[in-house]
Amino acid sequence: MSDADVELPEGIELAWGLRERPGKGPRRSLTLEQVVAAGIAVADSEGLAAVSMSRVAGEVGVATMSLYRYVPTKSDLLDLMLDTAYGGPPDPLDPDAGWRPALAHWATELLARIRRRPWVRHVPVGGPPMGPNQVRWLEQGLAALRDTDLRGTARLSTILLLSGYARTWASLTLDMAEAAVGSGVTPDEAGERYWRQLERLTRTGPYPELRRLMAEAAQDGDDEELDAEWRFGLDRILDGVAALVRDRPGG
Amino acid sequence: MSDADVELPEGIELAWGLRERPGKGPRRSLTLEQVVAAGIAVADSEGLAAVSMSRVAGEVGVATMSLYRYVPTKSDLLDLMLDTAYGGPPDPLDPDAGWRPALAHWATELLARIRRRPWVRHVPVGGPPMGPNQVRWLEQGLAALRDTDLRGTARLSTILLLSGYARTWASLTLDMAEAAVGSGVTPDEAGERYWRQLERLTRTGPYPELRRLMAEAAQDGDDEELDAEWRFGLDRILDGVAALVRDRPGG
DNA sequence: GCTGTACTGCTTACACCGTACGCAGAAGTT
DNA sequence: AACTTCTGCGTACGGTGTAAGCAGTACAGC
Repeated sequence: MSDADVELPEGIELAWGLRERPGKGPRRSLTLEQVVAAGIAVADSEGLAAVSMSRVAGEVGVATMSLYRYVPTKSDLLDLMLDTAYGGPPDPLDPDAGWRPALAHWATELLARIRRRPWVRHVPVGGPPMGPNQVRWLEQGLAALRDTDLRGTARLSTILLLSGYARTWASLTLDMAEAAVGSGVTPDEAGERYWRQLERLTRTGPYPELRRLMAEAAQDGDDEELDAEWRFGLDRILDGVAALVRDRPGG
Repeated sequence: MSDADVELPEGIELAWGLRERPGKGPRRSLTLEQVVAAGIAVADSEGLAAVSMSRVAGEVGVATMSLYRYVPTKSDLLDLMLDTAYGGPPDPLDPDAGWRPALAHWATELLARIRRRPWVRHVPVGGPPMGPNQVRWLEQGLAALRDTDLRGTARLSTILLLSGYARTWASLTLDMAEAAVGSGVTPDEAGERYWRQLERLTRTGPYPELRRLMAEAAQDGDDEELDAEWRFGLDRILDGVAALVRDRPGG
């Protein structure tokens, strides 16, 4: 075997379309894309917990076990759902605009994708990112730093930092909103409710910083304020990168 | 009901020890702490997937359903396990040393805690963080910024940014290491293996940045290099915060 | 003391899950 | 036509979380 034959997990090969069908037996009645789309449809309308093999099979009109002709395992199906739910990265901005708007665009679009399909944050991650769309996102993020003098590992760390922030931020805001729903409060009150609960818990005990923060945060908490906080963290990352790029001019 | 009675999820009240036992019936044979510790023991030795109600019950010597006298639901048990697995935040550094070492210490210790119990990254999050230890971590992180002139929401975003980075970084490195294990390769080769797989996938297709990066990353990949990459991202965040603090001197 | 009550741990039962296995039939190859 | 390989599917198995009910225990009030 040449060095070209690196062992790849079966699910990854499926995602990249590397499993060629010999076309010997009867024609398949479905495509992998249809199965994945059905899973996404269930998750979209009823949440990730509703995604069971039998539920997806029913959605697509086959028996439960037939799905295993397309997907080796449920976990692989979820991985595929995740990758196509993110979709490809957005069109890059005008490269002449510089790395900073490009990265901000990239990260903000990532946040938007998670918000559009909130269940993606609940998909258990099974290994380092290797899906085709995830790799395309990575490529696109690295490309935003093309004209800087950052070393390769530095670029990678930056992208990782940004994606981690987007996922963390999306999780927190979505968790807060969903925790508020089901208690009969409007989504606007989601944050406020969380702060009130925290205030109740920290009433006794040494939490001076938290209590000061809560007094401040009580009055504001609408969507605009939330968005401003997101942008704050984003700008801190980009400021940090900017400081480094300035420190090593003319690579 | 006064405003003191904010509805709190039962699991949260349990975590904070707010459920007082009337002491009417027979003595309980267990404590909540024992149940949680048993769950952690199972997760430590056999992974989070091995944590089932019957398994934990067996570990502690009671019947499965007896656990439900201590915990309303498995999800609550996992939340409790998570909170005690993180443990309390580390002792703060000398406050005179400034906010930057304090935050670096805080984030690095958080990373170490996740590494010590790798299963914590697989616990499905159920709502915004409200466990006692998580709140203490938050308080400690905010305290590191006490002597800066940052606004409250800015401090919160900074802490969120740091914790998100620590969790993302821990997940990636642990995922890579675990993906390599089971294929008979040493942990040192974990990163290298990942890059080789990525190289195989991106061989055909427009991935110029990734291919450049992989050529660079192929030769280095030991633990020291990994740690340097972690510190890079951390320093970028802190640089960004520093830029902001400098921009608003003497609040 | 006695009685009522609230709590204990436990057993049973249920619905559902992911998936290993084997089978009949369909579509290619020889 | 014979063989091979793949298809979709039915059955079955071991496991899951947990709702409901049950006998026994410890305390409260009388």
